[in-house]
Formats: sequence, structure tokens, C-alpha cells
Amino acid sequence: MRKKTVEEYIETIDALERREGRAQTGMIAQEIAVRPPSVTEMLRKLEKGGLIEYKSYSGAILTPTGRRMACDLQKKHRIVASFLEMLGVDHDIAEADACQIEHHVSSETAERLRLFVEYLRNSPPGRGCTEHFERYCRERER
Amino acid sequence: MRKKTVEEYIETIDALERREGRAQTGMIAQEIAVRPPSVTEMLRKLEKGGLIEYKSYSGAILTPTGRRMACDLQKKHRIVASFLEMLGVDHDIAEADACQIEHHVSSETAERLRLFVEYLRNSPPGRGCTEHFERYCRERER
DNA sequence: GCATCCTTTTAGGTTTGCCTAAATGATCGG
DNA sequence: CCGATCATTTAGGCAAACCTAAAAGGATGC
Repeated sequence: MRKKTVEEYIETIDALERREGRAQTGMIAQEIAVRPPSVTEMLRKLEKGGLIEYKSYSGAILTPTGRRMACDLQKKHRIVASFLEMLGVDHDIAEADACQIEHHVSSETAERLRLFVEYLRNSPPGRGCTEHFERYCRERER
Repeated sequence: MRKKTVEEYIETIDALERREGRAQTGMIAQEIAVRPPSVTEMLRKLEKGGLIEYKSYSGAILTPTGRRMACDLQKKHRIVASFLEMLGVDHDIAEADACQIEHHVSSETAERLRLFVEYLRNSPPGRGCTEHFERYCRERER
């Protein structure tokens, strides 16, 4: 598989902290399909970058900075995934795409998209842009 | 800067072929801000992958496969960039984001987004979703 | 308290894309 | 045709993220 980025490690640690209460080397390794030694190495790097606290043999804990990064990514993920699903993209594909795109969308764009999703959600049922769009798609198919 | 991907090389070669008539090592190097030896190396790799034709000292020529990849990327780029601009994202940011996202959007999603952009463009002036959205944004700001 | 077992780290190696410096190929004026 | 010049390639290295195998740390049962 592809090389894992700092952001992927941070997301994984965040997920594990929430789900399991802590993020240990082996758990992280399993989660991102990498061997434990690679995780150890990366954890040191993340610590130097101020994203986690790390001591040998005691797992990783996100710092406030790290946590902020994780939240930001999760937020972007949700925005992108929601939008794609509203557009009619298949759930699994929307999720997979969002996993990638969350790492490449600027905050400005994400905020704008968030507003757009909110707007779509708030439009009255049967009158909203998504309904019109679906109709448009169906008609176009003839 | 970040490491250049196969796709970035292919896009650059395509652009140079169109703009300058050919894509030589030095031109490619300049374009993607990398030294010529790195380009030589990558060109060999691209050739092995069947994306370009390459002989020492004679530049690169996209194969049909390579050209298809370039077109696909360009199409995705345009779709994403148009959409973001329609959403009100600043032009430069939309472009920059599209440059990244084009490499991570699935064809399914891109096609769906293309339809959506088409739908937005075809909605009657003053009645379209984008106008409603803009109004929504303005109102929300109070 | 210690032996065992499991997890983690250390040590050493691979791959990939990039680099610089040096060598080679191509082209062009005379 | 020959040499100068410029572009390209070769040679040799570096860094990052990964790997395997072996060593070391920590926890648990007796």
C-alpha cells in the first residue's frame, strides 16, 4: 500500500484513543497495516513535531496541537463525505474519496462546502436543489 | 517541495507537448521544479509503465495510455475547479485545491460532480441553486 | 522473585524520488 | 569537419518510510 502520512497516523491515534482509550504501537500498526517498528519510528517523529507525547513502551497521546489536527481532518472528512452522498455518489465510494480528499482540501474550501451542505439540508423537502438535480439526472438519461 | 507523482509528470509532459510541441528533459525539470537527472530517471520508469515513449536524448512522447491519463486528470481538474468556483471559493484557492483533488477523486465521483456542475449551469438565471445559496450565505451572516 | 510470554524497540536493509558532480551526446558556427 | 557550448545522462549519495530478525522491556502466573 501507499506510504502513510503524518496526518494518517494522527487520525489513527485519535480514533484509537476514542475507541480503545489508548493508542499503543501495536494497535496503530494493525490499524494502518504497517509493522510495529515503522510505527515506533514515526511516533518519534510525531513527538518531535509536537503532535503527540510519547515515551518508549507507553503508547502515544495527542497533544492539543495533535488533537486539533485530528478534529480538523475529521470535520473535513464529514463535510466532503456528506456532500458526495447528497450528490448521489455511492456510500462506499463517497467514504473512500473523502478519506483522500480530506488531506487535500484547504480550510477555505472546506468551510464553503460546509455552508453549502448546510444550505442543501435546510432547503424545503421536495423543493431543494438536490431533488431538482435528481430529476435533472433522470431526465438526462433518456 | 513534495515528491512528484507519476501523474504529475504525465500532466506536465502533456502540457509541454501541447504548448511547446515537445517535452524534453530540461523543460520538464523546470516545469516541476526538479533537477534534470531526476527527470531522466522518472522518464525511464514512465516508459516501463507504458505511459510514454522515451529514447535517450530525445524527450518524451505520451503513448495513448499516457494521453488518456492526462486527459482524465485534466477533466477532473476542470470539473473540481469549476464546481469550487461556482460555490464561491476564491479562484486561486479553487485552482490550488483542484490540483490536489484531481489526483484523489474517483471517476464515479467526478462524473457525478460533472453532472452537478452541468445542472447548476443550466438552471435559469436568478432561479438557480447557486443564487439561492449566495442569498443563504448573505442572510446567515447577520 | 523469577521465568515466561507478549509487546516494543534496536539494528540493519530495501526502495523511491531527489540531489550534485562528472562524463557524454548533440548541435551549430566557422 | 571540428571544436565549443549546451543539454542530457551516468555515477554515487541522501532521506524517508517501510521491512525482517534479533534484543530488550514489562506484565503475569506460580
